Amino acid sequence: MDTPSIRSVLADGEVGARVTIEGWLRSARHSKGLSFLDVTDGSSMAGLQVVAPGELDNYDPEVRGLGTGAAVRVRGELVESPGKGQRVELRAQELEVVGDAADDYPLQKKRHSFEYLRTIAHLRPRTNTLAAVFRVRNVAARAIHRFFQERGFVWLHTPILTGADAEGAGELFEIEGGEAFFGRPTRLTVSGQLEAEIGALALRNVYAFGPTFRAENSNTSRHLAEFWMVEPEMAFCDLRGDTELAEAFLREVLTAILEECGEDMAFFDERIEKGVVASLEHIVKTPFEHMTYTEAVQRLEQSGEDFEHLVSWGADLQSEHERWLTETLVQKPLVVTDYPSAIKAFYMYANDDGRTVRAMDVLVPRIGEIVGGSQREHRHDVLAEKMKAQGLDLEEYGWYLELRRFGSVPHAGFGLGFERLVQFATGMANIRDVIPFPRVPGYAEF
RNA sequence: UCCCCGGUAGCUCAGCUGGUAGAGCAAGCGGCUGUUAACCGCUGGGUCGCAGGUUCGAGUCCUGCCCGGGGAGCCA
Repeated sequence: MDTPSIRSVLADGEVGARVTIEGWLRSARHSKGLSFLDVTDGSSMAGLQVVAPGELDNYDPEVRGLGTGAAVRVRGELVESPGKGQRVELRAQELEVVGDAADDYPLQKKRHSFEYLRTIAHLRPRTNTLAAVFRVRNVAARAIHRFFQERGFVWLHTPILTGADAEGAGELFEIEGGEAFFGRPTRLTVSGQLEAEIGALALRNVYAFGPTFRAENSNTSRHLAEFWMVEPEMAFCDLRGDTELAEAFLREVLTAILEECGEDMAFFDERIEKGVVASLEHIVKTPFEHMTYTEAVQRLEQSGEDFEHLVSWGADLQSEHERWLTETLVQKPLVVTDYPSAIKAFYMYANDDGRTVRAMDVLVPRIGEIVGGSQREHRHDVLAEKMKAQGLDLEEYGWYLELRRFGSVPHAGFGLGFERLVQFATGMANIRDVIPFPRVPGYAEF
């Protein structure tokens, strides 16, 4: 705990300094009377090379017998490394085996499949890739809070247990015994948006950032039953302000990842997704493309592409359509606005044309939809009519309607899937590998 | 939930038109004072996902189920 991180030793350690480090062996190479140990503590992609000479009291058999996975504490002197691949190395004067690893330690130096690593989720953070993912995830979370805090947004802690049947969108996890305990049916939240609206109409600008749950039986590389969502909500704000915030938000968080995770991003670029760094750098520099849903449909119809699903005004854009728009047509993030009201949620602000709403989706290459947002319907009577038309229980949403009777103002917000953002930034193919403990249909181990 | 592909040693995989199981890595033992996924030698290690069926004989063919992956739908 008091010893310096390997990251700091690699960055600032001076030749001749006496240091003590603690970590786990990523690999061990033994030759006669000399061992090379690649030690990592998760603080950086690169490990520190420890050179253990045969003169150590416990060299034979203890040090010589060390293998991948063992935990060690090493005291020694930093020396210039005569070998290639590292600036300095630690010449051990004392090497304590804190925790040996049994010889059936499942991680090997060679590559494992991500499918296998998921079955050993208690050990996979020790791999280069997952450790890098979790470091990037942390930097992204910090950048998100910083982005909002610097702009005066209040982090509103919206509930995880909820009585609201929010949005009527998505299957909900029912709480067993919820009715007996709370006096009404309760579920795990699918969104903090409605509660965030409460916050925005008092504190002006707020954001929710926490876990969200969907009981959808969706089995894809982009869906989780438990995921983290970022949901800002702004009062006195329209759809334009909402998209401006989303664009600034994505740009700033991706910039932070590029600047603060250089070593990890270089690894992702080389081993996971070639060109991911260049694509992020491009996105950060270039303004996003904007078009209305109606324009998008026109472009798709004129594309000459042979889509599997028919393109027609009024139907939702399919994955293949979204991918063509963002990957082929504009080749950068694309903001699509003003969708048909029939395919969007009841709370979205109705445009004067009577058939579209002020909704926006941000589409990005590889992932598709990463942000979904809208200006909210703040006109009491319009909202009540839409709720009735969609068969919603006005009693149930009494408080939501009431917000429109007491100082209602135009307001807007969006939702962003945190794991999709991490997936996009790292190039990881499966969303299950960007969250420490994935929950998907049929699987909730660890 | 639907479509397609897969499941063989601890891991990654090979195994032809059916003839009774293999490699690399890992592990164990030994060798080598400077390695970088070290290298060299030896050794151990298998209910071929599960259950039926066809056959003289099934890892291989057929049926059902389970699990995993990719795609679709739903969405973030």
